[in-house]
Amino acid sequence: MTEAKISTAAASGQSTSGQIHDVLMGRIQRGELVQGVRLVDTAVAAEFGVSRMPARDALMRLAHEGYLEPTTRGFVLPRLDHEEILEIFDLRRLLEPRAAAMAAHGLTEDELAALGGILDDARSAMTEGDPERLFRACEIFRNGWIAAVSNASLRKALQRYMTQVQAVRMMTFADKANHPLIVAGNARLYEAFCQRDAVAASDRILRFVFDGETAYLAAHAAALKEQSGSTARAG
Amino acid sequence: MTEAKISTAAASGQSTSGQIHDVLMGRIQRGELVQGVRLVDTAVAAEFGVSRMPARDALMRLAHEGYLEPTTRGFVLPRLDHEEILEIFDLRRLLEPRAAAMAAHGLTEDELAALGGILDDARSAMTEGDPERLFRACEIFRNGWIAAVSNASLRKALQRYMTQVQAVRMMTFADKANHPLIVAGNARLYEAFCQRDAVAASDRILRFVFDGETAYLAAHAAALKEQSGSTARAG
DNA sequence: ATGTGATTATTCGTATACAGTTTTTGGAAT
DNA sequence: ATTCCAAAAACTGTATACGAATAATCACAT
Repeated sequence: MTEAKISTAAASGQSTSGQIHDVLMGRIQRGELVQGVRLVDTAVAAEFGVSRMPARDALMRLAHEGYLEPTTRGFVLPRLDHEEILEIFDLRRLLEPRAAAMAAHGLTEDELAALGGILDDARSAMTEGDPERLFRACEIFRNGWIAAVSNASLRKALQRYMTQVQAVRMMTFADKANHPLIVAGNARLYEAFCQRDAVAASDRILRFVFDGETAYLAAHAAALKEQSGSTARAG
Repeated sequence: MTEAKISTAAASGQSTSGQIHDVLMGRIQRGELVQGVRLVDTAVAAEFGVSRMPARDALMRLAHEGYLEPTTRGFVLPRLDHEEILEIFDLRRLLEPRAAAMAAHGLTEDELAALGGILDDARSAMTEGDPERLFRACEIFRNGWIAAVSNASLRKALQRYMTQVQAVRMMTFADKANHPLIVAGNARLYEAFCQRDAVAASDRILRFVFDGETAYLAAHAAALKEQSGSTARAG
């Protein structure tokens, strides 16, 4: 059961620590790690059947990337600070319009077709009420068009905030009322891509980020209320 | 001579690897590392009088932060090709106007006074024909106002491109004709800060970045010509 | 003299070990 | 029963060591 050895999957040609890093990041991004769980290098090492060093390297790297937070007793999921999330919305409003414009120009026909397929998948996932699949589809869609941004530095900058984007998604996806808005926003963006309309793409992603912030703020307010309610019950 | 031990300076209360990281990043940002030098963990470890592990951690962290590039034989400065530098000018045009606007709002009177002093220093350095001091003053000026950007994520994003900014500066500062333009640009930005004029600050930094790009392109063209000339002489 | 192959050297990645530090736990006294 | 102190456990950071991979060098053959 332990000693899982990673060679089976995700053998992306990297070093062991790189593979552990990727596996852990996948778990984090899929929300498989509950808040408050402490990741300790020895435990991770034991799980993957390696020594402490690769596990430690992976954990520290994840911490530096912002996916984990180092404490005196293991690594934990970072408490996503409300202020920081708002800051990143600000950053995204600065960067993503330009990125979308470049994608509208740079996407190949094949990539466009692939994005269309993913969008269809997202739609059906929504109608079938499969939030998990919808979530994945949206992630793939976003990664897809960002990959077509010809400015590599801009691309990397955007990918750096993927974690936060993911964390926000995790919150806003909880409310099913947001699902149609998300799909519609992506669809409008996709339309602009298809028409090679850089201006429209730019405007629509900006609108999309604003809408995302609104949805996040609502989810945040709801979470606060919930929290205070449960605290009241507990006390 | 070797075995320098870092405890004297920069004992920022961090771990050894963290201190090595900071020292090396300082060297990189100040341009003290010449292009092509290979940083090897054993050598770094020897310099700081520690084992390979902290040195290796620091190097790998710098690499994944983008300050160094891992090769099969040590870490080297990422050679910024022409395209990438232009990409980063693009990014700076997206980010710095907003940042300057926030700085215009967030700078304290003391910080403003300090910036004014640095600007005076830059001016006198220019009149005295001291490029090194001018270079340093500009770096401090930039770091100064960026530190006042209240959006921490935006601040970190800007600091991430400091290396590239530094490299570009290194090229454009070589031509003394650029010095008055640089000082004038910073002075205009400073004026906007003093007047708490976020719009002016935003406009002026944008203009400044454009001018920087122009100067860089000129320097690049000159370097190309020079290179082909020397190649012709050599061959 | 030049190209090719083998040997050497360097460097990376991981394993194991040890010391320092902090948290937790157990016990005793009030 | 609670609080305080001490002992133990756990975790982190660093040191040392070893195997594997890759680049560099050198010898040899053409």
